[in-house]
Amino acid sequence: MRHREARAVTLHDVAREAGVAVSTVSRALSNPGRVSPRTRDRIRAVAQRLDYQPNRIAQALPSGRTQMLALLVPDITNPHHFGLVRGAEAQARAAGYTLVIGDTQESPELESVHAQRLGSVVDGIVLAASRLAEADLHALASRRPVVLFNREVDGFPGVVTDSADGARQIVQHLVALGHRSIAYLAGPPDLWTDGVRWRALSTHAERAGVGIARLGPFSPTVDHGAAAADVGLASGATALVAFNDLLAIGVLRRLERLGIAVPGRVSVVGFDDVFGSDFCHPPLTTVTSPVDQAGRTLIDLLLGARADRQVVLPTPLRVRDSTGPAAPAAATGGSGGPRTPSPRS
Amino acid sequence: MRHREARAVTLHDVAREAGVAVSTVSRALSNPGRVSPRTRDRIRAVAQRLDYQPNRIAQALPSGRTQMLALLVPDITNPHHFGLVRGAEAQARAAGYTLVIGDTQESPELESVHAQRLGSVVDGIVLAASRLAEADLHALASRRPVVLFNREVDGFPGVVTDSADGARQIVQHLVALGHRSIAYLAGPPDLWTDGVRWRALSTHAERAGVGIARLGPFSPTVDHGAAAADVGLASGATALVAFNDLLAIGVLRRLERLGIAVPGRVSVVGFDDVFGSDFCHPPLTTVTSPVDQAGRTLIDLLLGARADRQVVLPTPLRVRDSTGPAAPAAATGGSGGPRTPSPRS
DNA sequence: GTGAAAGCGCTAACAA
DNA sequence: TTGTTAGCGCTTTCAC
Repeated sequence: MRHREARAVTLHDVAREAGVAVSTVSRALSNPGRVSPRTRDRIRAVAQRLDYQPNRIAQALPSGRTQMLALLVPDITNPHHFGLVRGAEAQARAAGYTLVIGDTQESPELESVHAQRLGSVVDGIVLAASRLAEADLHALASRRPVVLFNREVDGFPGVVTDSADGARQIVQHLVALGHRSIAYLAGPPDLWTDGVRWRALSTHAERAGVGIARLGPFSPTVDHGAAAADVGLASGATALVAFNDLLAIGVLRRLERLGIAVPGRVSVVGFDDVFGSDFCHPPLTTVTSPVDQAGRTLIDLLLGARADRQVVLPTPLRVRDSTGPAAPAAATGGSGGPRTPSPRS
Repeated sequence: MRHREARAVTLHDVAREAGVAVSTVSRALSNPGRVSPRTRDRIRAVAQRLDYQPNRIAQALPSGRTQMLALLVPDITNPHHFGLVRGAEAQARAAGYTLVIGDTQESPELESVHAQRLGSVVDGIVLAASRLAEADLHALASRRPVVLFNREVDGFPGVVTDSADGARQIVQHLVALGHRSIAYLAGPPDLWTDGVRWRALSTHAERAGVGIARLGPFSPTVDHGAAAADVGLASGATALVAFNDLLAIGVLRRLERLGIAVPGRVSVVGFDDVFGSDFCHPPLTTVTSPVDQAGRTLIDLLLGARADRQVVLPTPLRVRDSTGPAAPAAATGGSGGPRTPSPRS
């Protein structure tokens, strides 16, 4: 990096200019009260005049504290994480910390590398939807405080959105609309949330006596919604529950292109209530996710500003136009009438 | 932050364990070749066994280099920045740097604070759509390399998307469809891109002999699209060009709610081609923006990996369904026939 | 090829 | 109240 850098003004420069010792300058700036008002003011004036900026790296060395916190997300382009980032950033700043955001590209290896590197730089780490093995998690936590978002691991503080209850609400909603056969378009199986959603969905479906199948897994992106839609359709289910909104939106796009009426012929539900789920076509019924609050709470947890260690956030179902009464008869497969789709994958 | 931290393994620990001096360990680990193969291997084995992790803060103090780069965006929840973040992150990592992302909340003050704080921590800064005064920019740049995205300032390297050409394409497209009266729904006036877009739009409109008005300014978010739509409609224009896609999507939503046909009654155009602009209703005609590439190029510029210093990225217009032939007569205002809207703001 | 020692800029004992 | 000094963990001369 070619760049002529002005030599930074240091404490020494200020001390020399003010005719005092460096330690006095240090105190005057960061520990006032332990220095006489006169010298304090004089020093501050000099610092101001010289445009002194403390070197945060040097400050961090003795204390071991950088006043920086890290937030690692699997995919920064997933709108689901916006609120998380924003909430965490706000709370971190309020507490005097700078938030560092990292993208792990849905890869456990990258997550590990990132966390390792950041481990010696930040004062604490938030892992969102972590894919790290428990052993790695513990290793990390032995160096720095670690909190988890949407992953439950014994001994780790964290916050989760109540996916299981969201799943319950979905089933209840669909059953009320007369659906007798549901397909779950699964997400990545190594995601904790995928397991929780599927288990809750199947439990409640069985309890209600309606058929449910797990299809996929699919990458949780809009692009992979087409494949998911086709498989879902072929299953004969009258309601498609996608792992997340991105996938659901992709499904909706495919169905629209195919000329399949939603919710006339098939209902579609997502998880997360992301940006776009209210203006896609038709607007998506989905489980909301208070990510902003999650972000703030995670930082509080990290900073030890809360008494509790495990926070579960409520996730009310938001009913929009992508769900409706079950079609009287499933047209697919020509079998005339709803049937339980055969499990796949 | 309560947390029992395992005392980190240091170079000294490794040195003692291996029976050599710290300087030798340092060399063996970061400057091999300057140490005999035998001791090198032995030292590495010890380091591995002890799970030694270099303290990056301590590494950074003597060198002044942290191997971290910062990217400051005005609003991390604006999908326009996703690609930017992703491209920059990838390129930074490829070059051995860690990218730190900061959200300035569309505030020059916050941008300044953030940049100041990060200034002593990172090796370089990317400012996206910066609102900083030129003096502040120069002050910052005297400490660390600074590159700009979508803001042109003399003496600063950077990349801009070709908004002016995008505007030209929009006007050409609308004129070809028979529109004679266009309204620009302006964004924040302190944004460099807002000025560029408006100037190019008005220049080309005048050149083509069609009326154009600047309305607003509006906050560039979906939520503010309703107000923009109402004002745009009242102006009598047959085509609404929004400052960006977020605003355009908000306009679309409002028009749909109002039962106003798009593009039957009014055409709508945006800038950026963000996530969602292809599945909103109707899909939005917009000026694309190669943000991924921009992100990568910005990092290259920052690291001095390119010969040029000013990069202009092409922005082809993507025509979707939100634009169509001008309505034969504007129904608003009952004046019967298109007219030039009166300028506002 | 390896070790000793001097700093990087700051904080925090400890003295005065 | 203020100054002196010893580190924080690492890199980098400079000797040997």
